[in-house]
Amino acid sequence: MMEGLTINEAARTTGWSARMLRYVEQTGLVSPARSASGYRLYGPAQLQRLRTLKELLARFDVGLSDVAFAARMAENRDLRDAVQSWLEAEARRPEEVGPEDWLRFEQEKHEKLLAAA
Amino acid sequence: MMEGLTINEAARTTGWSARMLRYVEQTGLVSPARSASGYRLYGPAQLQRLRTLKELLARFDVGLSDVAFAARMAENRDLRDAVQSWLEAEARRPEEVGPEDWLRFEQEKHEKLLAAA
DNA sequence: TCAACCTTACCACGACATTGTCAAGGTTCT
DNA sequence: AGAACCTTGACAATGTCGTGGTAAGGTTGA
Repeated sequence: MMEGLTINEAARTTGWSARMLRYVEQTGLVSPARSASGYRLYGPAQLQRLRTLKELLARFDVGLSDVAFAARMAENRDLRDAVQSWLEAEARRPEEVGPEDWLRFEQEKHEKLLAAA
Repeated sequence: MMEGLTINEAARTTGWSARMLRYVEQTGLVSPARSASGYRLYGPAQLQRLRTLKELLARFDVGLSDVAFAARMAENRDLRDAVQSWLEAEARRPEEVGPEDWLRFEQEKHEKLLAAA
């Protein structure tokens, strides 16, 4: 009846511990289906995502919380725009405009981005 | 001689504590210039960035480490591409292609992205 | 029925994030 | 010179992250 692997089976084939699979689910990054009685059921897509997630974390030495934040930015346009525009200000060269105009420009831009409720 | 505000002056006009201004600098998000004798000198641009950063953190309840990670993604193309493609897999509907093709597609995509040293 | 699973809910621990404060010593300004 | 700054470095308290356990109880399959 099982439409996918149970948590310990999934753990064995992905390299995560069962404990961490529950934790990953808690972060919202990989959520398996559930059987009628509440058992977690990992399908091929979830298993693949778990494997590549593990690779991603190890390869760039990032944390689950980092990827979770990236996911939050991907879902929330306001957050993404606010963060990106804040970061862009850093790269921009003040020489492109007069220092005064530059500051006013930045100020107005952020006021707009942060103003909306 | 001071080409900008010293740390306590900057603290007063931005709402951060002097302690936190040093910490923010440590995260690499806002780095003031230095006087010949090593004093931190905050110019108008830095002050504005500090104010908007504070707004950003409070408004979306994110941490400095989150913004620091966003900065890292903005700077590192490999990291950005790897994270984004991992996240995109979540949104994609397996119905667009057959389940088999879908899985193979995902597998190959991530192999490529994670393969490069 | 009973072993072998599964669930949620806790406790714990080390590492890191966020702040504050304090000490020892250099700089600035009057 | 001396008050009022600044610097780095360190210790500390609290909180979250990542991870492993353990306990009490439900599910499954031989």
